[in-house]
Amino acid sequence: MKSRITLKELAKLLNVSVSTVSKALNDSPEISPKTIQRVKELAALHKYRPNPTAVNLKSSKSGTIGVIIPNISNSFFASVLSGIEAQAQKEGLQVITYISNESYEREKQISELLTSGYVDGVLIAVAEETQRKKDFEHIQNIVHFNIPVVLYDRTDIDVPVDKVGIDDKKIFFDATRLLQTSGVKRIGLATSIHHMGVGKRRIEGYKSALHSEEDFFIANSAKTESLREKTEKILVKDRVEALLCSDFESTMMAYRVAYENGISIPKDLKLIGFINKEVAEYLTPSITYVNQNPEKIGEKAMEQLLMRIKGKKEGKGVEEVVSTELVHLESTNTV
Amino acid sequence: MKSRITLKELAKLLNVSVSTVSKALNDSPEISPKTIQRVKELAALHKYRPNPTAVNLKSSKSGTIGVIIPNISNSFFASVLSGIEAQAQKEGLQVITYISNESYEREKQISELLTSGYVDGVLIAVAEETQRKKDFEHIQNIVHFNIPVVLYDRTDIDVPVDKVGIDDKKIFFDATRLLQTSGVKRIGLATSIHHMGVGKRRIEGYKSALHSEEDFFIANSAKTESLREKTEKILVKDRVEALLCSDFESTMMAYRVAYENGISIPKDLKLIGFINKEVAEYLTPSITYVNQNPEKIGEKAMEQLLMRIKGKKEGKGVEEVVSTELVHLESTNTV
DNA sequence: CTGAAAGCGCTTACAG
DNA sequence: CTGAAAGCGCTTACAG
Repeated sequence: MKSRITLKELAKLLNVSVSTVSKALNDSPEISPKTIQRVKELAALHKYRPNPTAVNLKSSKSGTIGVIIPNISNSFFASVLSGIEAQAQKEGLQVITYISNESYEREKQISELLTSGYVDGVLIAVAEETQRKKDFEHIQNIVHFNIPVVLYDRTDIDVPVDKVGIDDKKIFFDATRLLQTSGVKRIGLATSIHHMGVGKRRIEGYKSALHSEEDFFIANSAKTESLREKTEKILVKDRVEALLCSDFESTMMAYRVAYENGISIPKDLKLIGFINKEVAEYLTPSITYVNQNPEKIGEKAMEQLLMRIKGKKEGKGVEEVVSTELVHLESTNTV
Repeated sequence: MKSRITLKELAKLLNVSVSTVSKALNDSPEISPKTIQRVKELAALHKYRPNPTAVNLKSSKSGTIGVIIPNISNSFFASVLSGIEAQAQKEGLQVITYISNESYEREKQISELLTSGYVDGVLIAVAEETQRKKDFEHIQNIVHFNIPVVLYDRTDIDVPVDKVGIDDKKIFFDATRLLQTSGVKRIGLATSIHHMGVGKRRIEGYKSALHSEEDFFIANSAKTESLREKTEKILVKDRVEALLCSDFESTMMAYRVAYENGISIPKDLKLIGFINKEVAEYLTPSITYVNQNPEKIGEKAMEQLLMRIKGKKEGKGVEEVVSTELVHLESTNTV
């Protein structure tokens, strides 16, 4: 059982003062090259590492950033975290992960905690419940404590901070246009996130590409059984020829409901979904999907945060849009 | 822009000493009830929170645990993290997440970092590369620094610490027996993790349930294209009637290859996979899968770690086995 | 070039 | 019951 050697012990072994050791290790010009060398050699020998807690206390920094994730089982957020972690690692920052489970109360607790000085900055995708309540005071509160905040993915939130998201509206506008161009007439949309900002914007994109309300076919529900019924209705009764799905659940549901009702994809139904590559490619048929570049969203959010932490950027928040792409697979083969 | 009030400032406002404030806030019997009340009221008014860094420095604790995750895009690990986080939250501990991306070098770097005192304990699922190399010195090293370590999921590692995993061998033994009992003769296995401990044990379970080597049909490759070819071979050429898949990729691959070759599930082929509920249920047909209880693995691992951190358990490491269950869906309908 | 001192924000043994 | 002092492990302005 070893325990890390301290500056004090190092100083004693070298017969110099603690200040000298500290300065030597930090390559201070005040210290003679000889001493620097002696100190560094012994430090290396004993594998000296400064105690991060002590350094943090001195510097009033934590060397840590906090990430609030609504739901880690959503592979999108898992990938975002991956991007964040990779970027943090480059900067030598630690990432503390908090999972809100889409709960407003939990998110508030976490925010409260974060103001006591655990972290130098925070990345947040607000919980579903929070978006519904439209209560962002706890986030404002973090900002008041001078802790930089960047919102990722769920960005249409009325708080003046940096944001990193995707162009939800354009994606579904373009997708709808694409289908129209190839002659598809009856285009529907399925969603289980219609009450969320990103969900709303996707619906907007779809609607604005269509000509009139008569053309809208929407299956929307956050409840599995209700979503199933509504999806079945627009597939079987309304006989839509193409369906845009705005999230993982609605995509899988449409895929499944089509199968159960003997609707052949892509012959009878073109399908475009929001789903991760690893699943999309193996479905039968494989499903055309929107690649949201989640790692990139994480990286960009981290970059924004770093600029604020380092004070390289000041003034009001900006919103950054990460580019996305439609990956064409079998479910839109004839398009 | 506020900044947290300190003990010192509180003391000045109250005209008492810093020690008195500190003791009052910690309900010390040394302090008079009156003073305690006065102090607490002002503290509440100013929303005083002790600076965690200072507290940590004093106590030589970090109030933080580290989690090394090989690959967060694997929904299994995402769910484990969820279980860990929930448990940590109850204890008021922060969770620092590190992603090794299955890399030995990265895992070593992280381990090195962890010995400098960032965390009070570590949960590790070792990287694939590390398992291959069988080099666990960096993990031993963490233990030497008196930092408790618990290995989760990937547990057949020769390091004497606590471990939390599942009974991989039994799962596939039982699954094979189940198929045999219902009259299935030609049973195969597909895997992309045959070089990993958990993968090996699953293969062992399968083999030990069979009668002779002649009965083995194994498609094993970590490379997508090669796995596809091998899976195709045992499905089409060897005409296995049932297939056990030991991981997400091999499950999806088998599902897809069956489709491409007009093999009907479950009529011509029974399929049992390791895959998450969210995907399994929506496949067409839905796929019978092993529920590994990932959240539970995370919770248990965290519990083990806590016992060590709090010194409630001493002595050599024990291995805990989390129960699993086979969830029967359409892909084994007639079984 | 080296070292003593102060201080980051706390806690706690000790004195009064 | 209250407070001064020491100390956790560092860094840095200041003195010599």
